[in-house]
Amino acid sequence: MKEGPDISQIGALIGDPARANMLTALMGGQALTASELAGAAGVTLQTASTHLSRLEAGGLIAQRKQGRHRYFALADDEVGLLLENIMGFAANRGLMRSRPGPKDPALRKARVCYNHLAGDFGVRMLDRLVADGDVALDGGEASLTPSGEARIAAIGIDLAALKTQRRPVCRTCLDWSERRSHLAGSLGEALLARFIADGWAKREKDSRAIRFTAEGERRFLALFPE
Amino acid sequence: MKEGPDISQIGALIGDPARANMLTALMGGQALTASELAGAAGVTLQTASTHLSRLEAGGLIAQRKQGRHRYFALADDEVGLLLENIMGFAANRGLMRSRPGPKDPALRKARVCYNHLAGDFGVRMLDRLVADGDVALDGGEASLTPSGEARIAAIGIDLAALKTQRRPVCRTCLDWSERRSHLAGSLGEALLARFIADGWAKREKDSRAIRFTAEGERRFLALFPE
DNA sequence: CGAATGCTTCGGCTACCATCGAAGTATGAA
DNA sequence: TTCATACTTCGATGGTAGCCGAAGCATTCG
Repeated sequence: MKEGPDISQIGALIGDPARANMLTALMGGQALTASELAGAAGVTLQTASTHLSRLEAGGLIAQRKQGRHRYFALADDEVGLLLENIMGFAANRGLMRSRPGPKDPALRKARVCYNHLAGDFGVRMLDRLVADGDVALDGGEASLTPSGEARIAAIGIDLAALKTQRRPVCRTCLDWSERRSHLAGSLGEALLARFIADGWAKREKDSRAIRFTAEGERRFLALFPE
Repeated sequence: MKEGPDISQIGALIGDPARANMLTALMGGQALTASELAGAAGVTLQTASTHLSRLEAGGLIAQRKQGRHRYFALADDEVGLLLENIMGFAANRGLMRSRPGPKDPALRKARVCYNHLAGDFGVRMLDRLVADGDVALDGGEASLTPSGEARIAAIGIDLAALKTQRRPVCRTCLDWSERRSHLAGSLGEALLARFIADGWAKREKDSRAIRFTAEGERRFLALFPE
């Protein structure tokens, strides 16, 4: 009855703790196998398989067969943005899966948000780009200015390649720890990949945390000063 | 286990169709009684009462007793933003509560989003304000420039009063029909109230649609030309 | 080919929760 | 005070979905 979108199906998918844990694990950005996701959710393989079917039917995740493994990942950027958004809301209300532990500060400093950089570092990067007139924000959409294109090219990113994709190059994503936006989209993904490829930072295992090396942090802060 | 916010509780609250319908009804921005919400959800009064308790315990809605009535409303702006966000996601996936009917075009043109203007008109207003340099967007946050403050004052809104509140004056909210942002926050609320008080527009009963009078639409478009 | 690994499907169990009828509480009107 | 309205709480029911053991496919490896 009534008009408007139906939010209950999405809610039901996210509403189960096992599925929510799986989705949170996939926010790490890496494709995971059914076994790994079962472990992350704390359920057996059979149960996980059922959940994964439902998540896939609901369009939240996508699978890729590779040999005898089946890798699952979030279906697209939109799902990542949605989840980060709900996480922000939950974090504001103090709904945490555990008491803030030693890993929490690391998460707030720098973490991966599906496929791009989030946390203090992610927010700082976008702030700098906007302040320097390299990224223009317009009603929730973002775009690179000519000076921004030059800056990105100087970092060693092939913008032309990004533009050929159907995905938006620039997007903003609300950061749950900072309550401000950071850069998403294919450019956000490419930047994080660049930092990791250059050895500036590493993903921590079994966590969304990103650890910058001393040298990497120095360079990052030089590139995007406060 | 694990670190990070717990999204499953939010999802579970939204995941039930009856509760989702109630929340959607409350997106109309008006406080509703338990009976009205029961009707909107299509359940009996007792069932509705249980759902309302859970929504309140989860912090999504707040109640205000008034005589023998109990009025329920969304707890705060954040809830409205979250719901509109999820609606946008659901709409993109084609998850609608009914086949798009005659009301649908009206909803896309102008509707209330909890307490502010959304739809084509809402997006156009924010676009105009940003293009004219009256609203500055910065990493997901918005603020009025000096010229913007003058413009708003000219419309007849008491900015000083808005600033004394703890709520942010300017916010952006992702629009599900336009996939772009419109203006939320106390300013967004005040603007919509102004349009209605001036007789430019009316709320449609039992719908989120906003209907502009011919004269009101003329004036609105003059104030915020394409 | 067989054995092993990775995952899905089936069957049955259980627990939870949405639902409603009926009774209870609170506020307002007569 | 008595009745009516608005809502909540209690109790019982039924359906659904999460869960796991076991069996069934599929792929790879030796």
